[in-house]
Amino acid sequence: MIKWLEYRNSNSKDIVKRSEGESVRILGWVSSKRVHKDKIFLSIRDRYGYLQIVATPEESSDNIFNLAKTIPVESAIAAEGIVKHDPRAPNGVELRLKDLIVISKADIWPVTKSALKSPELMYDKRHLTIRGPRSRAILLIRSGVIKAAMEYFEKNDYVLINAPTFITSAVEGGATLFKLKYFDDYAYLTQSSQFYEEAAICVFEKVYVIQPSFRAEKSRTRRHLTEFWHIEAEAAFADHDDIMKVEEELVSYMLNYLNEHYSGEIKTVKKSGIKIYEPPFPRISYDEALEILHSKGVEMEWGEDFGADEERVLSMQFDTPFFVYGYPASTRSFYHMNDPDRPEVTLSSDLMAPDGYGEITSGGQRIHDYNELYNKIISFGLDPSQYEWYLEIRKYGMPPHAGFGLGVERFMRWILELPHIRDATLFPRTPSRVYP
RNA sequence: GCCGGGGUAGCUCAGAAGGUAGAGCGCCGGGCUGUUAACCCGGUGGUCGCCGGUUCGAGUCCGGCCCCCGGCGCCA
Repeated sequence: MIKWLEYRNSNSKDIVKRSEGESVRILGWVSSKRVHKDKIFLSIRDRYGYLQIVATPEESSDNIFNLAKTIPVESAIAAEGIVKHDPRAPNGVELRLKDLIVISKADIWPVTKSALKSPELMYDKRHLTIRGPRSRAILLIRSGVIKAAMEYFEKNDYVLINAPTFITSAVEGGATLFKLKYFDDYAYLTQSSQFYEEAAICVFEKVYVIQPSFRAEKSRTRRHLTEFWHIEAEAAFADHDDIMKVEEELVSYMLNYLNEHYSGEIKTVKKSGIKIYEPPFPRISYDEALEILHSKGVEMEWGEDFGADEERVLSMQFDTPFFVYGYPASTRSFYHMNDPDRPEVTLSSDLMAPDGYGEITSGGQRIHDYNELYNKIISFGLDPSQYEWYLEIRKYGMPPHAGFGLGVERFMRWILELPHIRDATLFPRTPSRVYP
């Protein structure tokens, strides 16, 4: 057995710094191939990117030249060659092939030029199509999104916690939970870690989670997944204004982080790059939003929630992300705290992306008083016994607190202007897809 | 759940008026100036989503069903 990691002494990134004529060994996959009579171009992909290998009859033996000619794309290979700096090569540098070893030969690659136009095929073969340059770039950026969020929270003394996936009661209230067998009983998949965060803030003050949430909504749109990654945070002693500041700082921090560390990948996905927004973001009240809509001829009564059309009209008024706050209590879940100065509205807000990309975050101040929460559960027609532990936290020193949730894939779809939210995930889950 | 669009070669699609199907890409063979999802020539390739009906004859007309895509509702 050959120790491949010891065989390798360079890669697609390192080779740029190597001097002309040096002999190096690399590992990777043949991402594409162009065969001429006396010249073969192989594009090799490794962890760091792409590298061109050129084979000619003069520099390679007949066996190696023929191997390069016939090797199927996406075969895993080891190659040795001479470094040549050449402006005609994609990165200004290439490898003149001396030796080629097929570590694992590939079958005929099923992803053809026209297959790229077939979303269904692309996602049926997602285990293969993720190797494409665009998917590769998006998924690298995704790892940057998670890293940026963690870095922001760690710098601000938040504690990372992990919440359960199996739960027994709904955060939002009902029909959108996935139900599954749990031994002799039933359990559900979580749709938010918020309640668990609220328990945890009484020991850590500030907590965050980054994990999947599940929604059993048959939403046939380009901004819904049944399984999405949720960045959620909760802070004790914080009020609604405090948490909006956290949200805009986080979003801005992530944008700057990505711009700094992932500019190459971003360019692959979106030539113009991402836009950077600095806090504070504009804030408009629900009432002001309603006025704007009325002035644009949208018919809507106070107390109704905004639909997709309304959100679109609103977002046209801004070229930055913006908050809409002060939603009527009837439009928000039971745990939202009502404004003491104006009980018909809640201390809550949504952060909307510009250009019609929709809600990016949703948050607000939670009810910390036991009786207030109990009465609101009743008034929403819900059963307090379903929320026993959640209520009980309020009996043991629950301070005012606030929190929010951000959808990772929605955030990515917005900043990268992806045509569909599934493009932001490795293996998307939608109402019609749980495979592969 | 509601509304709209669509299922024809491995893939993307064309096929108004019923007469057992075409192109491009892929694949195979050959050619080829440093190619970037290379290009050129030739070849290969289809129970026209499924079931039933009308008809001498159905991809094309009628009925039922299944699946996919998008929008809405709901939300991140």
